[in-house]
Amino acid sequence: MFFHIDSSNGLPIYEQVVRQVKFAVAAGVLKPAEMVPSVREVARELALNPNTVARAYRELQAEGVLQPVRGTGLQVAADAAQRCRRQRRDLIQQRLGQVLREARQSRLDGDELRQLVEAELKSLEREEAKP
Amino acid sequence: MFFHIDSSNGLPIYEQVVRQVKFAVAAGVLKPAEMVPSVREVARELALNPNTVARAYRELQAEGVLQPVRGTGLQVAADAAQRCRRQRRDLIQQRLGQVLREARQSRLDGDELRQLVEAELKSLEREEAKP
Amino acid sequence: MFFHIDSSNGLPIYEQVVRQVKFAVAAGVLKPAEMVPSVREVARELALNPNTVARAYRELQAEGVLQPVRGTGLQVAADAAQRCRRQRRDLIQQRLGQVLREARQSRLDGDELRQLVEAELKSLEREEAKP
Amino acid sequence: MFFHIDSSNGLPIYEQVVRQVKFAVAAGVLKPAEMVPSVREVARELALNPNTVARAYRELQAEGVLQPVRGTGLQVAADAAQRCRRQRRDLIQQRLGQVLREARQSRLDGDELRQLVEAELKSLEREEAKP
DNA sequence: GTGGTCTAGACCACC
DNA sequence: GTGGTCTAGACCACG
Repeated sequence: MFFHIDSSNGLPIYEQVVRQVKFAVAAGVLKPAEMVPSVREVARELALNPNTVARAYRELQAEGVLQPVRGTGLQVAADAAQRCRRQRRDLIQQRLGQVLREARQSRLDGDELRQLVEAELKSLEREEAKP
Repeated sequence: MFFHIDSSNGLPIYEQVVRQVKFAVAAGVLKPAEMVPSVREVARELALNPNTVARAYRELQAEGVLQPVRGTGLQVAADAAQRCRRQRRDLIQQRLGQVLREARQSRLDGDELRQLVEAELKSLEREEAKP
Repeated sequence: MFFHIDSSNGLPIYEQVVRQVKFAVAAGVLKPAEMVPSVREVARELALNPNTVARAYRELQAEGVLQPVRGTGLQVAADAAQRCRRQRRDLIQQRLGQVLREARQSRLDGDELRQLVEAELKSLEREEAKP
Repeated sequence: MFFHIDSSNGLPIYEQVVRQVKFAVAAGVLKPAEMVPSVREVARELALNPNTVARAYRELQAEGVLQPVRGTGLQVAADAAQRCRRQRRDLIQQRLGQVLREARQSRLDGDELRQLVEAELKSLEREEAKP
């Protein structure tokens, strides 16, 4: 299974499931037309309430990432990959904008911000390099 | 008055008040030893329930930003300014880290991220220039 | 249930709840990862307003003694026991210091104080022995 | 003047005034039949609201420590000294009892408590020795 | 006038 | 079911 839940990092659990499915689709781990594991299976595997998983799948259907196959389950939609990639990018851009806006309000100037960003990127790259 | 409530952007009202007080202190708009407007005054001005404002003020006391003057009101603590500035900076750094981490997970590489940051900063600077 | 409220010995009710939870944790009656009784349950049992109990629980969260499990309730934090024991001890030491300081100001000398302490301890031990 | 106010150590200001008068009487700094400084004078000297000082004096009259002299002011009552000494001692005994009781509830045994008391007394004596 | 506590009851998101 | 937020209104101690 490609999910893992960080029970209480503040994000609702169903939202974590939604994001991880989208991420798996965007990254090609879940391919178009592939069947997604059943609500019960996911719930058992992650020790979640089935309602919670069902809600996540419901949202993914509403957004067109998953689509029902009668009597069988849910499959990844044909155009889901590009949709998810675009969503992901927009989300990041929007959140980045928010953070930077707040930062400006607190009197950090552009260069200080660039330095902070550089420092964080470097530290992330180090994290990814070894572990 | 230096507050304004954006009811509702998702953030609880009391939390918006907390942040705006901290910001005002960090920016020097509220100086140490200065009295903060009374619970009732803020409540009237912003059309809030006094309890909501009181809760915000209570949290600010718990964090040592405000301190009571018996029978008189609440005062900005002597060391509040530096405390608020540091908090603000830590908050931004942490949130920036989160966003960048998510961005990396979605396969954006460092250079794309730098470009995004640049674009956002430019757009913010334009916003601040004229409006 | 392990709470009881002494309405009213001057201490706010929410504070009494806070202390009793901390005490139960320090004494091992409430163990890490155990769920604490729900706000509504405590409120019903003690005939309090749920808001009052909620406030107590909120403070306990802020201090890291309790942590939320989404949609399920509140749980004793992993490191809460040691934290509560240390707090308790510090509190007692501080209050003891206060009383002794006042006693000195009122011209009681060290030996008189020792006698007083002995007398009180003996009387407490008698209380604990039988009833 | 023999008072000093520790504005916001938590104790109400009027109560601090009451205690300091009682202490001065118990210690013989204020002698029976001596006139006490007027409300206005104390208020000016300590930068307090006259209402606050008046309230303190009212309580001291109610307890028989001060008594009015028509058209002149307030004087220390004849039997005030012994009364204040006894009160002071009872107060300390009662508070000591409280602290020790709480300490026992938190599982500290008698010997640990005696050690704590010793340590605090030693530290107080050191404080008094030099400064 | 100030803040602090408490009650009552409504509505929300989450599981 | 859970906790969280908010409103409304009462009462208290303090200055």
